[in-house]
Amino acid sequence: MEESGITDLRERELNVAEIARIGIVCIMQDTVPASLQNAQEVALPADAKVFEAGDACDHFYYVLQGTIRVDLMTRAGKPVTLYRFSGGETCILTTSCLLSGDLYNAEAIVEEPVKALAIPLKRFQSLIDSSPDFRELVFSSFALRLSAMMAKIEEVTSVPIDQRLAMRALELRAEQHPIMITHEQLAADLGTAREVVSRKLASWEDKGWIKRGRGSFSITNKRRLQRLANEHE
Amino acid sequence: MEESGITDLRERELNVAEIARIGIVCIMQDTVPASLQNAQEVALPADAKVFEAGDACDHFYYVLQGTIRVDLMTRAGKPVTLYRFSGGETCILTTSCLLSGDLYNAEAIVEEPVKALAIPLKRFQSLIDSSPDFRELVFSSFALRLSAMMAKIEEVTSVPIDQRLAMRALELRAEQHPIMITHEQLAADLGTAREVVSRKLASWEDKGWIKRGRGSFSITNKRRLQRLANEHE
DNA sequence: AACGATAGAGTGACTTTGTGACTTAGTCAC
DNA sequence: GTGACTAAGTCACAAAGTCACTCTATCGTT
Repeated sequence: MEESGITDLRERELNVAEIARIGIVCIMQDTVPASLQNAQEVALPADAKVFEAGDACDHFYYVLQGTIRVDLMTRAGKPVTLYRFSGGETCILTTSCLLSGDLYNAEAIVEEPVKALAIPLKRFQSLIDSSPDFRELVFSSFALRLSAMMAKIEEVTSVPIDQRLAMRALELRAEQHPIMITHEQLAADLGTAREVVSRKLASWEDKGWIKRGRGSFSITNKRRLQRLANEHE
Repeated sequence: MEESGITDLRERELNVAEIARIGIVCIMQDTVPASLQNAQEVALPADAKVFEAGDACDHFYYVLQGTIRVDLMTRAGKPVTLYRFSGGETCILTTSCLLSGDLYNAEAIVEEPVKALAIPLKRFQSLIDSSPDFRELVFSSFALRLSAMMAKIEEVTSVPIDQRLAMRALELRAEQHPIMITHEQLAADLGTAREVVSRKLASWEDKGWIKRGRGSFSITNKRRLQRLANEHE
């Protein structure tokens, strides 16, 4: 579905850091925090790998537009999606690695083409020390993601998957319709098995709530899904 | 992942406490003329509630000794234990609330009697702005807990409960033996149901791996449990 | 000592999820 | 059109979770 240039990128395993080193465009955006002006702007196509487990972390990223998904590979060999971040957000795992000096232990994939500001480690450190604005940005991103993680733990351990699947489907519907996503990816999002997703979607189609396609589905009875998604409060 | 930290602390509890105290004093002296009396030392007995959902957050805590457990109430009405922290550590949820101004959304219970330093919000903010050491403390604590959360999500979504139960049992054994804990608490630790824990423990007793008591159990075949805990890598 | 009250645990029947081991059906690249 | 994928379906079975109890040590009272 994508052009050959993207394939080339993937084959060469370019990551944001490398791209930052190679081609640098410097753009001032007035919506961007003052502390980030003069940062290098980088662009990444859909499906590009931003980093993967084992990579060293040498740049901080502030996403201007697009979406990045962070997946953790489970010991069972299946990925779980930990979180996504997009315009105006930062990658908390990157922040964490920059601060601790650890290697990445998860991988990040571009879902929607990304423009981001890249800040080298050295500059990151000096910004942390010198700019209250920048600290505020980093800290608030930390706090936000942390509570999202807690919410995820709560969800995974206490909400039945059909309810979680309904919630996720409605989230996706808000972004695009019909919804373009595979059962596999939905399963990773929810931390469950593909078969489970397949079964639920099949039963929803039987009930006339959705219409399935290959790598996609569309919601035909939003009301019922919302009811399911909001069960018990 | 964090059991080694706990073990280390227990081995050299006094030293760490001492170091922590000196560290904090240094920070205070460097940055705040007013010095030590602003960081009040507080003591809390076992089972004390440090905070609960809905509380406002007005102090930062640095634990010198003891252990605190943070539980999140699920919408199903059962608590899940998010994490524990002890000597030399800080409560990341507190940090997060202090930074964002949000109310607590979880509760914290003292498990082993605690001594901690309490720093009021105002001072916390000025320390963040003025002390690189203090920032380092806060940030590294953030990074540590974040990766623990990620590990927890990975575990919950991909490791069978009997394996997780074995891991937890061995962790507990390193601290005390026989292990004093209810099935209920074990279930909260693992994010599962009490019945499930009861059944596993019953089957382990049948196999002669453990000996159960009321509110406690002891491991009689550590080797087998370790084998179970380490299955698949 | 006898009494509840209660916390902690046990049990059986049942449902929901997850696994393993396939098969089938679109799609793409030659 | 033929492989080679990738996405999805299926089925049987195992693991985990739920519901609705019951049982029983233990503690505080009278």
